[in-house]
Amino acid sequence: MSNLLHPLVTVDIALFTVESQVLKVLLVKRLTDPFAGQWSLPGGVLRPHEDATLCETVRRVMRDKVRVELPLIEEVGTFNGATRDTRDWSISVLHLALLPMDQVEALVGERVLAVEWVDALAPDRELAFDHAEMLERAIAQLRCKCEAQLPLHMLPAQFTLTQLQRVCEAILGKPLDKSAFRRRLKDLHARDMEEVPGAFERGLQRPAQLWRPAMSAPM
Amino acid sequence: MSNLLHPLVTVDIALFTVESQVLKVLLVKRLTDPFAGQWSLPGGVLRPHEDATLCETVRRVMRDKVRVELPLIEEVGTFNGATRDTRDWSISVLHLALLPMDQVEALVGERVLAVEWVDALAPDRELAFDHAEMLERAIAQLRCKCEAQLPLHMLPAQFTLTQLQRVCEAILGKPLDKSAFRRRLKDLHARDMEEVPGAFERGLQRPAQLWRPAMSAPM
DNA sequence: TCAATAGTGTCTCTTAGACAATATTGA
DNA sequence: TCAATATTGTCTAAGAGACACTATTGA
Repeated sequence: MSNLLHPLVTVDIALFTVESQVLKVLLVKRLTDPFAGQWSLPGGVLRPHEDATLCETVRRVMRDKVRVELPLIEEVGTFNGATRDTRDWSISVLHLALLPMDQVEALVGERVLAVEWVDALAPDRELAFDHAEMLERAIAQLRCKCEAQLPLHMLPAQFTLTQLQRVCEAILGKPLDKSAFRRRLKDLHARDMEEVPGAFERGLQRPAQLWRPAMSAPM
Repeated sequence: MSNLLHPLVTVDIALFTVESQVLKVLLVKRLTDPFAGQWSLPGGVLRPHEDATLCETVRRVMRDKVRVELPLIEEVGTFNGATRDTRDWSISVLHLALLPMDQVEALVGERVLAVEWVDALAPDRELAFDHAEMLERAIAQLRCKCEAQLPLHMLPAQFTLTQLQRVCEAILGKPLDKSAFRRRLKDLHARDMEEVPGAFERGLQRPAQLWRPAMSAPM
């Protein structure tokens, strides 16, 4: 279905979550050529009739392929050119998305096609197309955002500050100092989250205050 | 020329320079509908036969429309959707480009169509399409880059540190402290530029050392 | 009581901004 | 000499990292 005047427009999605303190990205096994049988980031073709925006394309594709509604989608950039897809001149617009860590299981269970969460910082397989570079770019943007804002959309509806810190550490790939981390929360992010009154996480130790995103959750 | 399966793919370019210590952006007067007669950022349609990448599209469009070769082009992001262009579902990929401040005159002289440099921080006219938002995004990215790197591509081949500071100030829209600025140059950008041995800018005062970008000019 | 983690306080070192001081030219 | 700008140095305040300390639970 080559079209010489108009290129192929697709979206690809780097969907991240954190599981066992490791940053994971979702991969799918391709069913069709090119690269049939290989793994790649999930993606799909823009359908101008159905999708009002590319962001809608992302929502539709992820709904259809892995039955998930995404709380946050943002654009990373385009990967384009005459040769990156053997079929045609192609433009793929890469998007970044986050999945709350307590929804990981639900997603994998509903598999319509083979999907797998892999370690995003050390993927254990080759990726189709230029998706290895895409993954790098998406991680770079995710880290950038994480240093400036907070990955609240990756956490459960209620979470402890330690949980939040662990998620940031997994994203940034390095340990953070507890005291400095909490000081930053108070200084820069007091508006973004709030204590849940009277709600505590209990364990074998001192209970931890539960928090939730405030109305204007940034990321 | 509506095409229901494939959207219209275009590029738009926010070309910046600094003139009289003011950040300027290049606008063109549209010759054709939609928005004929209105001003907008320069742009053009992807031609898959001619352009190997979208970046090539940008080069071709700017060569054809305003007879200029651009030393630096980078992607800002896409503006897309069913309704942003009245003709069709459209994707425009916005690009940021810099023109050395000593080439401003040459460009305006060669006008094939009406072009004009306007104050980028306070444009004096309405822009077609969603180009006002595009301009905002481009400025934001330019400022981000300027805080992390140096806008060397906006300067002449040789320049003084004071000139460099003035350009940064124009981009950031605020005055910078001379001492702190130079300390940052030494600390972070020692690799990006080098003194031109024995070359000085002379005036009514102490001569100023001339500098030039090093091999690996970042921006 | 102890183990374990939550939450806070303090010290130091680095960095950025403000601003002063010195240097070097032409007139 | 002075005017003008280049270039360097110093002081201070804010922020980040390291690390120690206190607090509160279950067992």
